[in-house]
Amino acid sequence: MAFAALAEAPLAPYARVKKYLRDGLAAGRWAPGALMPSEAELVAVFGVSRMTVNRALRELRAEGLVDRSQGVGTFAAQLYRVSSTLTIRDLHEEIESRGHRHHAEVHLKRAERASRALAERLSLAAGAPVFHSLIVHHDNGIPLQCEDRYVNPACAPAYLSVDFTQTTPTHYLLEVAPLWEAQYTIEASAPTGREARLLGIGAGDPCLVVVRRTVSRGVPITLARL
Amino acid sequence: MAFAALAEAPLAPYARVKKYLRDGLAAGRWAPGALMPSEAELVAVFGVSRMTVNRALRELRAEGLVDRSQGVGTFAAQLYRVSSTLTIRDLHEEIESRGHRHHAEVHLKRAERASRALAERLSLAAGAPVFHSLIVHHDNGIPLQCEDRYVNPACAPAYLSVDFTQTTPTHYLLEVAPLWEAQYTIEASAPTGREARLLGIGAGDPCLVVVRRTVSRGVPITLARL
DNA sequence: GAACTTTACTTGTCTAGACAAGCTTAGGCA
DNA sequence: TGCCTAAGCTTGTCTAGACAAGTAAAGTTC
Repeated sequence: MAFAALAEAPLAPYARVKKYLRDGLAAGRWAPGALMPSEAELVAVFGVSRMTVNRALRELRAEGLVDRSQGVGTFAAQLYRVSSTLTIRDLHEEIESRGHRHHAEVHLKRAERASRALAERLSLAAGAPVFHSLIVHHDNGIPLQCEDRYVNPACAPAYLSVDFTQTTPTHYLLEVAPLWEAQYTIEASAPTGREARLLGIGAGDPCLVVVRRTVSRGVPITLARL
Repeated sequence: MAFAALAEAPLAPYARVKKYLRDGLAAGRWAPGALMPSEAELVAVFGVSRMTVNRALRELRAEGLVDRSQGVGTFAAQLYRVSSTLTIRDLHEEIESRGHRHHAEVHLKRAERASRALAERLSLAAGAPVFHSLIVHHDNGIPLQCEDRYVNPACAPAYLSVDFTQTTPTHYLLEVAPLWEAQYTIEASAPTGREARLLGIGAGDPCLVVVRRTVSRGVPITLARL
């Protein structure tokens, strides 16, 4: 019986509607950008109330599978955006969990005035003070990661007084301000001269750069190049 | 007037409830793991119907801010999980958009039998056939990225017949199967000997490795080391 | 033909009530 | 004491109807 229950859960009505639409999208029933059935049509087809259909569509929109617009209709999304789940792992824990030894070198820890480009990305006024830290993380003595981070002072006033050889910025910031959202851009490119020197590699050597923009309560907190 | 409208949108009731709870979480009103107000209590406080409160809580759960369990209650989440938005960018478009020239070298393109570890990650039987490709991407002639990819044949039967000097695997797979979900693990480590040779770097040079596991319709598709 | 108005259709949201199902606890019974 | 039951809480879901607001197309007037 437990087996039968597992094999065929009765699936709630809103879930049935979602599944129908999701499967249809997967099967190419609606090309990207194409008009999909209206709520009223789905109500008629499935014999459920509009709230139920609305919930299914609302969740599909939250998942990025459909676009909706009031007065117009529901459209199949351009499926090039992917919502992914990413677990933030603290580099310190990461390295220790592999049985290696981690230590950090702090190369820079000070307040600066934000350039225009930086201020814009942090939603600050140009010239406003920002905290800037540059830390190199070592794994068993080998330089592994260069962490170039700008922090919004409003969110972490005591940032400059933290000893980053003992605590990683990620760990500290997680304590001070719960992370609400993070945007990642991953690209391969050459390191800057300084970064190359700190990591002990050639200036022309390719390297992956992860730019992380962290937003908490609608306020951008950090901009980090890893 | 347009200014006033922008400055103070009247905020729908469900959004007011969400904001109250979100702000409370941000302010530490409920410690992680603590019991939060029940739907009935929020109904009384806000003077709205239960469906409205329920929607607010359901969305907060979807955002990972609260945990709910039937019969027990709603609890403030442990905020170490972060749901992030990540835009998948095709490397080809990425490079071209910078005005550089992209070309790819195909070093491997064949069917193999899956090892036990690989089969497990792709939800296949050990020894089942998988497609394996190894492609080096160049930016203006400089080797930039080594793409070591395993693909589930059930999802892309024609994978081996695609000319990857013309189309990137990412682009092809986006056409064949819309991506539903992707899991990333980013870590810095040393490249394998072969990878070092292909990228023209030293074997000991540190490098960022992105392992991407792509799942479409519940079926794992690819495992890529970038 | 051009500009305006009406109408129909769409999504966005809320309500009041209902039933189901899961968990905890107090009470009763052996 | 130990076990069972039932009450009372919680969340999960659905319904039928309602009003608001945005869009587009059809119709009307100049």
